[in-house]
Amino acid sequence: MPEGHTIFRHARDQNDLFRGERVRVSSPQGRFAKEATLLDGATFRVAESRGKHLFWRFSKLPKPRVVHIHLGLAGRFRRKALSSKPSPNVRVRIEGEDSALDLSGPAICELLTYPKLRKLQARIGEDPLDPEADPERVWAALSRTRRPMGTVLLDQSVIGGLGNIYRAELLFLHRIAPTLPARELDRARFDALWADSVRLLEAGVELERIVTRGQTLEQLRARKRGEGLWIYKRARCRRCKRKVETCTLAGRTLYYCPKCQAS
DNA sequence: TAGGGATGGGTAA
DNA sequence: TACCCCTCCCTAA
Repeated sequence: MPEGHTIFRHARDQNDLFRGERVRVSSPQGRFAKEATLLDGATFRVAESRGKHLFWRFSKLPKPRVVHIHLGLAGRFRRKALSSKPSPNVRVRIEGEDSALDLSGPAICELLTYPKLRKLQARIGEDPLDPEADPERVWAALSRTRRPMGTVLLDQSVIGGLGNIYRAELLFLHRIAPTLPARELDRARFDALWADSVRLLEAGVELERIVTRGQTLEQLRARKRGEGLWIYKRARCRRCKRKVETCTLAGRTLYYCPKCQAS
């Protein structure tokens, strides 16, 4: 489930769980065992998200290091009771005073030095969930490329955090043809698109699922399961009832309505 | 019960 | 662009 809203939510929840606590860190699966030994017993300082990346900072480590996690497609966090036995494929278990958290199947779980962290963060684009995000940088990037909008929206070095569902839904909501060269998008449409990225990702954080049909949070919340999306994985367009088309852009299947998204 | 796709992305070519 | 990794979950048989 991991688009940016999921990662943001994990960071928030993990801060509630562990911030300021001394934690036990282990790697039942073994692939993070050496790193876990270094972290075990340290104080959990903060979890931060940026795009689809998650970072854990600790106090008083022998060497300054940050844990970098990327869930990829299969990665998952599960809250567990302290007394529970982790399943053998758990890459990292972290235990605080009251509860445990298990991470399984991440694409990335590593200890980074600060120079490497900075280098990585420089590659992550503006995150709509970050209050400091600068849409001017996104606008500038769009303005200088002919790459199609369907490609650019998934480019994590331009916007950090949008995944395949939000891509399809945002293009549909703003009636943007997936193949429209980014630099042909006018400023008013871009502003509306960015504002909606912020609004819908924020809603995703609160609702813990992606819902795009509705204006207010309450309208979005009221959508039943299976009713929350406009176009992603649908057979027919909810607006004009025509057959939904698919194409592959940025290596992933994009769903779109050729009639409603004509320009 | 086996197989394949998936809300991802790095790397090699 | 193709391939690979990681795990879960749904579908088809």
